[in-house]
Amino acid sequence: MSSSNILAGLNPQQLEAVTLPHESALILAGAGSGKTRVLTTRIAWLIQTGQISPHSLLAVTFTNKAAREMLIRISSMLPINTRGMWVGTFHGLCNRMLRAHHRDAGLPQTFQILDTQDQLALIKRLLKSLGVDDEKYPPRDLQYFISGKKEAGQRASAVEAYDEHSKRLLELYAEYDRQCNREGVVDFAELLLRCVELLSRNEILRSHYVRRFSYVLVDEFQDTNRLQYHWLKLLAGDRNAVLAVGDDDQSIYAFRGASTQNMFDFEREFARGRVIKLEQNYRSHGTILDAANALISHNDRRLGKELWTHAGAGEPLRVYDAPSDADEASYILQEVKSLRSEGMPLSGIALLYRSNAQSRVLEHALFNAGLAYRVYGGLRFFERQEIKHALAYLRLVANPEDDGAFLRVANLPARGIGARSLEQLQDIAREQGSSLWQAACANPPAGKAGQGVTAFIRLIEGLRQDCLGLSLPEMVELVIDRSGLKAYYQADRDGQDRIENLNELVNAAAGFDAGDTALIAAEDAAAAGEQDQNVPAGDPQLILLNSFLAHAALEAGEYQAADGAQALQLMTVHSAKGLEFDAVFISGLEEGLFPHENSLNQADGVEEERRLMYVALTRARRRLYLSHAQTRMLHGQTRYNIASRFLEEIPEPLIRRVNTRKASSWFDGHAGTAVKTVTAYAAPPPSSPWRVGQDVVHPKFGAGVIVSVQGRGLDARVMVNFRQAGMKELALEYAKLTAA
DNA sequence: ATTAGTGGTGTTTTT
DNA sequence: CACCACTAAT
Repeated sequence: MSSSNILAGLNPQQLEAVTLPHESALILAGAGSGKTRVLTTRIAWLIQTGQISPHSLLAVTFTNKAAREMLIRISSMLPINTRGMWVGTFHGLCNRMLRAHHRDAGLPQTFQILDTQDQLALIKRLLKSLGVDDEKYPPRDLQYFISGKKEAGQRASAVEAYDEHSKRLLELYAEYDRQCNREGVVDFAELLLRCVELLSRNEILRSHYVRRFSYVLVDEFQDTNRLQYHWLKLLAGDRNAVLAVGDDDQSIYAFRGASTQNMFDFEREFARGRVIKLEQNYRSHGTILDAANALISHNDRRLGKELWTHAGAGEPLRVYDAPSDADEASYILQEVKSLRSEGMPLSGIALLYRSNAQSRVLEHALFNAGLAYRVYGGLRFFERQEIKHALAYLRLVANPEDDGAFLRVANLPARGIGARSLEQLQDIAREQGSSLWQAACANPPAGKAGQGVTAFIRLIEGLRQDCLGLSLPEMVELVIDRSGLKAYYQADRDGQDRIENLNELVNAAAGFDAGDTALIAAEDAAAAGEQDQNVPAGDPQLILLNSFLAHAALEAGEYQAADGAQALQLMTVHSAKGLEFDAVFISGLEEGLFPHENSLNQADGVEEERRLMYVALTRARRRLYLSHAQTRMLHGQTRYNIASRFLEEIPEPLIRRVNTRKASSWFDGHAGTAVKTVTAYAAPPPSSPWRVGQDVVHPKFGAGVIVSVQGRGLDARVMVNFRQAGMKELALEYAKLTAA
């Protein structure tokens, strides 16, 4: 195997980046310029030429998908085992470091990770127990505040407060951290902050890692926040070569603390002028790039970069001006069908939108047409309530001090532990400064509730005992079974899906490639010179369980059931970053939606939205559709939007307006659809399809007959006499009424 | 203690 | 419409 193999086909700039000497540099990599290829080839080249061993590099990405992709590509180029390599997301790698050095980091070995939901729940609980007025201090705001401070690297004690309000916020922040410590849980930002503090404080550890990672590579550098930048600096020390790859024009996470300032700082502090621009695009036709370049040129404060391609100009962008969101959807549907009949695979077509709520109309149209589609984002596997419940039991097995888990399942299924007794327990716990678990063990409430609590404690202790010696999937199965969760959902009329998901969780556990996480953790610790038996003789099983729980928190998404082979791809623009498709539809290009209204009063908000649009445009290889609707149903009411400014920022010659199609009916033959479509229109339809005496069917109430109709258009109501359920008054706008 | 039903409220993007 | 918090009824 010769190195020319790997390097073949790289353009001069890519080659330069791949074969850089041992020094830091910034790679400004435009969309579709072979960024990932450069990154992985560089790693392969460094290893193949014997400059480093696979273990002495650190590669950080932003998403799990990107990390996985990188490992796959590396192992396809080199015959090496990627096991144990430090390639992963910021959060994943920090988690790994904290597991290896949990003692130095001041964390229990079994510390659990709170996802955003869990964090919010904890905050609500905290505010309640402190008697804080949550009108004045909305939990969401506090959550945002805490995360923001942590991502800026600041503890509550390190921040100065000048007014009463922020003083109180800081107190609550401090109280929140105390509670997390008591429970042995960390939120996302805490993973980073803890790790940064650990490395800052512990010089021995820091120099170990600095010596180990002589090369550090960072993907999607424009998405890093200050804390992540700080972490990188600590690991870079003053001798390591850091290669940062990013594109300031694709920075779309400023709302979460990401700052392109990091790119400027990096250039000054690390790269010192060594900047390589990758501007040749291998993805899209010329017209698409022209449009993207023109659009993004409306932004100030760019590092400067322009995409070009050897590929031909290709087709113009198609712009469709729809009367309504439903019509927009049906136009898209029609075009998708025609693309498919031309032989384009469905999986190569993407429907993009700004916010998740917009997928509904599209899904509706696709579903009725019987077209296979797959929605990314939205409700993720590990975020489903039944999965959360099962995980809560598992968390209690791993760490009974986890109050969040305790509260979630203490009375699910019902054990006679009501809100009342839980409150009492919380009071006791607060007085004693203990966990709910301890409070419950020490003072089980009297009476019937006491029996429930005792039963719950016995259940968890029993599970703990019996999990020893079981494999991970066996543990999961045992917990689901014995906790009563399974029976609970079996008894539920429509709990069938939930049971299936629980079974899927067992499969996930079986397929969880923990294989060797326990071993790796031990190796990490040993390599860093942890002499004491930090990884205790005790329970490799517990460690395994912990890795699985961490995996569930850190990789909640991307674990959707069956990647459907031939399906249309629906997703937000955010989740489309990094992907490419033959044809892309960008829908909902309306003021207020895209750019989003909330962005308008934020500093640089519109610029971020424009970058988002830039990302969307550059996903397309060959064909690009842009559409907007004059009226749209949003949050239950009709809105009238004008076309997005972004449409005007694309030069007219690159566009073809395609509003020529026949005025197709809104009634797609489906009565249920008709109601929805009609209400989406500004003007009420000529006559309502509903009349007195008509036989109808309701999904919940069954068959019935309309006895009266009130009002018309948007807020029409009908009185229906159902055979089973009797008389009901229904709002046509929402009720899924079907003509019988 | 538990559940069903009501009404108010809010909704960008996600590791 | 979906989610929450609260209330009334069992």
